Amino acid sequence: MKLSNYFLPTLREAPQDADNISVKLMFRSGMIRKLASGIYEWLPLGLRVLRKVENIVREELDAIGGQEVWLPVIQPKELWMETGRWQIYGKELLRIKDRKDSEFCFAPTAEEVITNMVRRDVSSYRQLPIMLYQFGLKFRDEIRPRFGVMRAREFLMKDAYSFHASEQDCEKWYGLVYGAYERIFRRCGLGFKPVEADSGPIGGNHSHEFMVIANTGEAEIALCPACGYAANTEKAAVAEMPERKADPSKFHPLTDVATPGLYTVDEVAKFLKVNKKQFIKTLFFLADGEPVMALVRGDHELNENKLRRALGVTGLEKAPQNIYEAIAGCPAGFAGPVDIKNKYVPGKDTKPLKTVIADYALKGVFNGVSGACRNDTHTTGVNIGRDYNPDSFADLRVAAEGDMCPNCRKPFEFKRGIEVGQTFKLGTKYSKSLKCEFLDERQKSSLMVMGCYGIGVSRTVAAAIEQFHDEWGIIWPPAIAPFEFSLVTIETEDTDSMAQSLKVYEQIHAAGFSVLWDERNERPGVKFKDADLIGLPYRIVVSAKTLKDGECEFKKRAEKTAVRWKLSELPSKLAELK
RNA sequence: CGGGGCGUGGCUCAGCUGGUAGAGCGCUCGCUUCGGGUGCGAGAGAUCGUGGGUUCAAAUCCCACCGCCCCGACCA
Repeated sequence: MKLSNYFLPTLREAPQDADNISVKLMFRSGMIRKLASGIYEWLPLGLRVLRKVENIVREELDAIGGQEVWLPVIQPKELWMETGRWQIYGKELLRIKDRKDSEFCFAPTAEEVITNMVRRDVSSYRQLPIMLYQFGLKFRDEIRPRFGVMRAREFLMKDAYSFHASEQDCEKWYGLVYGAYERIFRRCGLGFKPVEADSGPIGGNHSHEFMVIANTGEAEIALCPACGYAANTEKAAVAEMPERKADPSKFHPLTDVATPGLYTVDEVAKFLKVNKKQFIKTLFFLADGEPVMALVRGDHELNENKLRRALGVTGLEKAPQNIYEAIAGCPAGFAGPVDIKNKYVPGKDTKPLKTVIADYALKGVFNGVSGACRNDTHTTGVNIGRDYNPDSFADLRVAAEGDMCPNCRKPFEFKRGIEVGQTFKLGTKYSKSLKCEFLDERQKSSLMVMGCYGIGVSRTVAAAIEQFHDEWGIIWPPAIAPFEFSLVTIETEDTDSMAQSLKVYEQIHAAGFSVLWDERNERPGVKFKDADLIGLPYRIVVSAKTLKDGECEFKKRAEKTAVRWKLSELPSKLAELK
């Protein structure tokens, strides 16, 4: 490809609203442009990368027996009503009406459509297992899109769905996909880590996320250096702390202290000069509509997924202010566990407290501080057993610095990652609501067991840049680079230079590489800056300086210095690179 | 949805206490230069987000709306 007529509008400066490194570089290198919040145009250079990633994904999924399909992006309401997700999905689901006022949504994912397709045309165990996948545009009306294509509203996702006659078969297939995913990201040249994940609202019971390790990642990962356990901190189980013995002789009496206007643990801790670890953080939730009280240590963060699991409920939301008032008789910042069950004052739309559940760590908090259930007041000298007794204990907190691996009790290490893929075992969640059944060899009808597997293709592109760049621009891993070679001709007015460059251009092609030839009539500095910005893995410079010795210059983007290559040896040098 | 900020050529931004628009980059043309965003000159390009109000006069002040961004809540 010749650059002089290639649609590649590079920018010296990034747009002001570009909020992280990869977006800035994608804008500057002319890969993308923004049309609206969270909605991007992909220019030729960007699209080439997207296609490279897509092809790697396609090859690896085909290799394990996946079959590519193409599913509608506009999907009818009726299907989504069948699974109940028309309601559950909330505002993230973009809904539209056609001219007849029929309702549709823009696909955020495709379980409904694919399961519908399979239930219609697959009816025998002989047709199973089967895995169908597609590369499809997805739209999720994110509350706050950010980080460019990393968290866009419209994005390209590969979604795959497998259907099985048994749980065991699904399990086996899950392993195949897991292996394919490892090969995909390895081939893309990315540093990544598969971690245990929470399955979230998609449902199911087992899930992994594939994380590209990068400091700017949105997800936090807990890693055990000893046994290799790795999990999203949203999911990571933590070992129960060694229990400290209670010594009632050292218990202080309950004492109320005035803490006017101080709502947060941070504020009160600072005010009372007490370590946050001594605090009992009190939170109310509505679990399937009933109020529950959850307690975590002041320096810990409550993990709603863990709480949901511990309570065995499906619906969980933060309780509104009136629940705090009814149960604790005070605003949210001043609620506490002491004598809580006797404080209920029935009000409109409120129910009494159903249960009190506490994180394990509270077993070790003595002479603690909590809200006093009175406005502008906290209580000190709060002791478990004497002053309050949770109905149950569970692992409720987000894994944090100091927490230990549940397997080997070694402290976790923490890293950040960008989630580029996720695998789920769905079980029969969707086959049940959509009645996707098959007949076994004894004519018995059963629900298919499903797995589903996603890769954020556009996000993977951004993640690669996030991981591989320097102060000058992108440094593409060769496998996903938009072109492999950058060919720069210095003296474009000179016929000999151009003739030699054309020859080099053709030889690079002949060796099986793609090449972007910068033959613009620009100053060398401009071309080098653009070449560094675009970040193609290999660069050849043809100039009068080296041409007189029958040589050109070769440099890898990631390396500092260039070497000289005899033009006569070019074909063999190129062959060595392959 | 709460809090904050911003909308001025393609990009980055200036324009104070009102007098109907500027710079740099980019683009076009000419000369110059030619191994790390040359230098000089000449141009093209903006109903100052939209609507309303105040005023003799609004990019500037006021109101509403729209859009965008940041922090938080939310999140395959």
